[in-house]
Amino acid sequence: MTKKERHELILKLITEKEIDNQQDLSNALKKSGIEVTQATISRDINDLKLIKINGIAKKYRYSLPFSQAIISHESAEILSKLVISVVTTSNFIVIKTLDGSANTAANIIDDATFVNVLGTIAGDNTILIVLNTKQDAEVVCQKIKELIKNA
Amino acid sequence: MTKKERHELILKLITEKEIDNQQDLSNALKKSGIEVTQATISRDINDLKLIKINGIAKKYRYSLPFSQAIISHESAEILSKLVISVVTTSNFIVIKTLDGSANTAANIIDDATFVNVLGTIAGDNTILIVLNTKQDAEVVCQKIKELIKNA
DNA sequence: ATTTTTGTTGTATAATTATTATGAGGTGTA
DNA sequence: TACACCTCATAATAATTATACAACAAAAAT
Repeated sequence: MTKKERHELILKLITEKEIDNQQDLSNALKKSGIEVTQATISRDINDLKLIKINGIAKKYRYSLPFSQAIISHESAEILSKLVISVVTTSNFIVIKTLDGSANTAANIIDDATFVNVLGTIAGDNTILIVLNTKQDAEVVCQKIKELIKNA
Repeated sequence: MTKKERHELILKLITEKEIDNQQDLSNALKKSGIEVTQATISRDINDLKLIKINGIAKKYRYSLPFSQAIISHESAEILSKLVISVVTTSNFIVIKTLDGSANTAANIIDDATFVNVLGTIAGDNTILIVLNTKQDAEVVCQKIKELIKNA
């Protein structure tokens, strides 16, 4: 196991789960077969420049600073082809996609790790994204539109 | 507002929500129109002999030092393994599950027949439960959490 | 083939931050 | 007055994170 691999796994873990302290992260790594101490995690966090942001269920969560949020050009391109419309209503975003593509699009959007997203549900040609507040919905909606526009 | 009333409200709040610190509790009380400082809460907690137990979404939560187990141990056990988080927003409950497990979890929850549930939609790793009111959502959310907790 | 340098880690613990408890003083009421 | 109860300020405690130091391994230099 190299440090690089560990770093990658850390990034994966913190985007998949709300992890709010280094011991939890150490435990999560352990489940993936990588065993290091909190001290090492502390250094990793520092290397990766991770920050703590507000979580949904938890008070905090580790995260990449938003500027580094990850979505590949390729993904954005696919997204732009699949998505027909993006609208908000109260604390929801409703996205219409090509028939049968809602899931693909939803996965791409999920991977973009918008931190305020409570949950995402994809049907056949519709995605419903649930957020905490109307404001969150508007912000995230805008971000999604930008992703598509810049693809 | 009497101290007794406040104590009762505190008990109500801590059973409905996962509250993990005194400031949060103070804030929650404020929303109900009762404004006291953390210092007072500290004394209330002491009066009520509340304890901190493990939460589901959060690391801790305040609780009465007893716990009433309610439903099918087997189902609850499965549920507890599948569910990652349970949160409410307006009149919805959003449940995150392990990938691919949303349907299984949704079925178990459906079987628990919460009377106020309007409908349940399961995606791949997210369940959306729609209820009549925000209050219903909070109550049912709490019940689901209890199911899991007591597993 | 040794020796030196460099980088990485764990242990132990220091530093920091978050949370809770409490002393002192004020207000209202019997 | 005596008492209950509160806030403010801050002390005490607990949780979390960072780091000094020693050990080790691998790469580089001699």
